[in-house]
Amino acid sequence: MTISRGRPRASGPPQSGLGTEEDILRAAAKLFCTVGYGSTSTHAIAREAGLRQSSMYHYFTAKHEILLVLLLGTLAPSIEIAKTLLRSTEPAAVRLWALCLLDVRLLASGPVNLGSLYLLPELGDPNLAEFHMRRAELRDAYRELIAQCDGIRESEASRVADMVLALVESVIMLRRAESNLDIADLAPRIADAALRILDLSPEVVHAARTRAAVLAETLSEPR
Amino acid sequence: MTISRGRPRASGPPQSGLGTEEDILRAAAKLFCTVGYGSTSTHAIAREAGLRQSSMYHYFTAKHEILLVLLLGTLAPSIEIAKTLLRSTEPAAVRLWALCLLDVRLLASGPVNLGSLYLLPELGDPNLAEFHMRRAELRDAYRELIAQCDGIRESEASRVADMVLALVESVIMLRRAESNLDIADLAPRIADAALRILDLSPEVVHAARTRAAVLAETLSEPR
DNA sequence: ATTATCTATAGATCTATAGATAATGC
DNA sequence: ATTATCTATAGATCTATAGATAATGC
Repeated sequence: MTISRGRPRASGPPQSGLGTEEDILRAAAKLFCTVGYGSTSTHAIAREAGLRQSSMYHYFTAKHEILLVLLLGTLAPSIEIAKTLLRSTEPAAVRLWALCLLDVRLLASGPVNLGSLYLLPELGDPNLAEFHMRRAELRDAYRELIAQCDGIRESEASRVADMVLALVESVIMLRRAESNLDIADLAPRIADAALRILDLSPEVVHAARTRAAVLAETLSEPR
Repeated sequence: MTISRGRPRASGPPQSGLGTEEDILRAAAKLFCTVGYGSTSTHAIAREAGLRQSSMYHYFTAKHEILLVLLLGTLAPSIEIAKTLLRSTEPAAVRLWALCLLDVRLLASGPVNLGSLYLLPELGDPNLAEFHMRRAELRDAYRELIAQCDGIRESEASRVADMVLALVESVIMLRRAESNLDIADLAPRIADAALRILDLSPEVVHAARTRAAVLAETLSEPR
């Protein structure tokens, strides 16, 4: 517990115990996801975080930097899992199933529906180029894994990857529609459906699921 | 060709030939979908539409009314198709397949990705309550059709409806990822996948597809 | 001295309204 | 007279910066 440095907040000491930067990020995440980026003022973020509007500029140089940090932070665990799975020696279908499952779980977890950030039209902002590069890495990992599956032509791997990603990310809209999802039930269903998009036989899908379930747990526990 | 009434535009006569209200709606649709609602100023809409900012208030009382009109207009054809299919006497699985196909096609059509409007966080605005009511009608039609399928328990129809809708609407994200979708290939795949979510056997799905394809064409041609 | 906050504010918007104006219609 | 536009602007933001202030650290 570091005791407070600097001038105290006008609104009394922060009670989150997470540090001001994290307070700001959480406040912004909530508002960007529920109200929108352009419709959220820096003033509103500050109010939600418990400090004054201008004080946020001690931590972020501009509003779009808050969004960028949130996007990169949301993407990072997915990319890490994807790269780990790319290095694994399990069959590709098994690894793909595990990746879908874990990504769906990530999108379903946490108190706010952070995946909503991926749906913001404001993502076209050139200031967010770094996010798009990292996101392309994730998409490439999916493509790579899909290309390694039996019966997939290299030429169609890209399009299939987009479909699989869209399916995985449909959990974002599901979570909006129904706040208390049964994710333990839903996640494997989506992973199954992803493999079916590749036109793998039910037997292969079933085998992949059985083996991937174990793999997924080893990957989700350590962290 | 009605000749222009009222004071001429400063920027010269409109060349769209669609009427000013339609010009405004198209400009707003494009900007809301690509830049976001809160990040699009009324000034930007007016510039895109070819008239002055304040002139838009001759047609719309407020910015949110433009969004509302766009949302209702985008939703209307889906609801109409859904209600028509609810009245049909075809087997439920066949009608559901046709509904998914036609909805995907609607979302994939038109020069702008209008479905993006459904993803705007600003949809929580209370001024858009009418949209949410209409949207609930569409969801109910899906639920109803799903409940009529064999082997579906009434209690799970709602959750399944949300999943099917999310799958259908994943075409919005696909279209963002890849602007030139092969929709003729994709739409039936999504409709298939929707039926598989209901855990219908491959045979039932196949039969539904065969019969629904005809049904879908009769519904999409007249209009 | 360093740090994290604050107050104050410049300057740039942004939405919506008021009222003038330039067409056509009668 | 009616209509669709315009110009002008009020009043409310909104973002980001400047500089003061109230803590702790040395």
